[in-house]
Amino acid sequence: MAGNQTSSVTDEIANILGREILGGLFPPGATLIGEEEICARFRASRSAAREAVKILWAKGLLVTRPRRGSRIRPLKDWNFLDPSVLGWLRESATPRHFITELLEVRLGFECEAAALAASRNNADEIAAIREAFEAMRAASSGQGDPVLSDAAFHEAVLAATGNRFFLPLSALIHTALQYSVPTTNALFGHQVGDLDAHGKVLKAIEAGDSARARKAMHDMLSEVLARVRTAVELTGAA
Amino acid sequence: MAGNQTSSVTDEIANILGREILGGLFPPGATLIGEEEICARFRASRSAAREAVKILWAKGLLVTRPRRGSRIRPLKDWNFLDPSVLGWLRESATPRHFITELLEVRLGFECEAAALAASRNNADEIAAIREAFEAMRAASSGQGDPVLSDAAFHEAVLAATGNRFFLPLSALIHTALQYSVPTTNALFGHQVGDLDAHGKVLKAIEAGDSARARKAMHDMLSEVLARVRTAVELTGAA
DNA sequence: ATCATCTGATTTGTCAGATAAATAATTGGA
DNA sequence: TCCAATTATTTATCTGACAAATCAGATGAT
Repeated sequence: MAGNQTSSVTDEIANILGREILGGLFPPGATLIGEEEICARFRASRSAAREAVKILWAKGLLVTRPRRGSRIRPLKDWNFLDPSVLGWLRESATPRHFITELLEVRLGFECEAAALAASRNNADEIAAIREAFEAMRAASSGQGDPVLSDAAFHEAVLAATGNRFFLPLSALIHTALQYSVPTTNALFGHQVGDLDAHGKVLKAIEAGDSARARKAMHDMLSEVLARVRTAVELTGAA
Repeated sequence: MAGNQTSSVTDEIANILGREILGGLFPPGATLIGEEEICARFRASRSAAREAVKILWAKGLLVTRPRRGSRIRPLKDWNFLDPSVLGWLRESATPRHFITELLEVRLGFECEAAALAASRNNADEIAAIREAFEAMRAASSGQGDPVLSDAAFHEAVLAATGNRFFLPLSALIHTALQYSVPTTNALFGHQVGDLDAHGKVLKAIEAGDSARARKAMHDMLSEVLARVRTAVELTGAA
C-alpha cells in the first residue's frame, strides 16, 4: 500500500484531523482547533479547511456552530463502520481489543449473510464467491495476496445476500483481515485449515443450504477468534 | 416531525441532492449536475455547492474529478448504514422490500448484540435497557412515543455490548421502527405481545444468559418479520 | 488512413478577501 | 445580585480569481 498518491489538500487535512480525533487527541466533548488555526497549521485556504471539517461532520465525528467551534460528538454518534473512520481507528487502536471487537460484529452479521446467500441462490453472485475461493487457493501457494482474496471472498458473500445493507460492512471485514491475517500468519504460517473452512462455506451456499452455510461461517469465524486470542497470549496483551 | 428547523444552505443542497441520488434520479455511473448548475438551481454560492458535494462524497455516493464532474459510484460503495443515507433512501424506498431488508440485517446483528450484552453484564447499561422497557410499557398505554421508546430499548442493547462497532447500527433500527411500527399498529392496534417479547429479552440479559438472550431477540424479530409480511399481503404488495 | 501529439476548452481544486449570522463574553444599569 | 444591552469572536455564505486536471478536436507524421 505504498501509493501515497498525492491526495488533495482537503483530503489531507481531513485525514490528519480524523486520525487525531480517532487517536484520542480530541475526545468527545472537546472542541477541535478553529478554522483559522487549521489554515495556519496546514498552510491552506479556509475553503480547504472548511471542506475538511465538513467531511468529518458528515461522518458523525463533530458538530459545528458559530462561535462555539467544532465540538466532538459522543462516541455513539461516530460512524465507526465508515471506511475512513475504520482506517483512522486502526492506526491507533490497541490490537487485542480492536480485533476482538471486529470479530464479534462479524460473527453477528456474516453468519446471517451466508445463510441469506444460500437461500437467495443467485448463480452469478455465487460464481463470484467461487472465484474468490480459487484466488485464495492460489494465494495460499504464493500466487497473489492472501488478504485481498480473503476479503474478496467475504465481500462476495455479502453481495450474494441481495441485501444492500450488508454491503457497507465489507470495509469492516477488510480492516479485520488486514489486522488478523498478518498476525496469525506470522505465528502459524499459512493457514491451510482456513482454506478448508472457506470451502465448506462455499459448498453450503452452492447447495442452497442456509443452515449449513450459517454454521460453516460461524465455525470459521469462531476458529479465527480463538486463534487470535492465542496469538495475543503468545505475543503479550497490548 | 414538523421541525424543519431552517438548516443551512449547504445541508439543504446536500439533502436534496442526496434524496435525488437515492431516489434513482442519478443512478450509478451517471454524472451529477456540475457545480455551476448547482449554484444556479439553489441560488447559492460555489462554496455552499462544493461543501454539499463533499458531504455526498464523504458518504460514498460519488467521486469528483476535474472536467469529469461528479460520477455516481456503484451501489457497493454507498454507505447505506449512514443515518442520512438511510433517511434519503427511506423517502423513496418501496416499503415491502425495504422493511424486509432492514429486518434481515437486524436479525443478524441484534441477536449477537443481545448475547454480548448478557455476557458483558454491565450494571449501568443494563439499567438503561430496563428504563427503556418501562418507557415502552408506558407508551403502550398512551404515555409517550412508542417508536422512540422501542428504539431506545434496542439502542440500549447495542450500547450494552461494549462494542463500538454495534453503535452505528442504531440508525438502521430507528429507520426500521419508524417504518414498521406505524404500519403494524395501524393493522393490529397496539402490540402488547411485542412488549412481552421485549421483556423476555430484558430478563435474559439481566440474568446474564447469552443463549437465552440471543434466542429471545431472534424470536422477537422473526415475529415482527412475520407480522410485516402479513401486513404487506393485506395492504397489497408495493 | 491511422496513430501520436499538440492545442484549446471545460470542470473541479485552491486561494484570497469580504460580509452576514450566530453565540459566548463582557459590561452597565437597576 | 440579576438582567439586559453591547461587544467580540467564530462559523456561514458570497464573490471573484487563478491553478490543475482532463476531455475533445485539430494538427502533423508515418
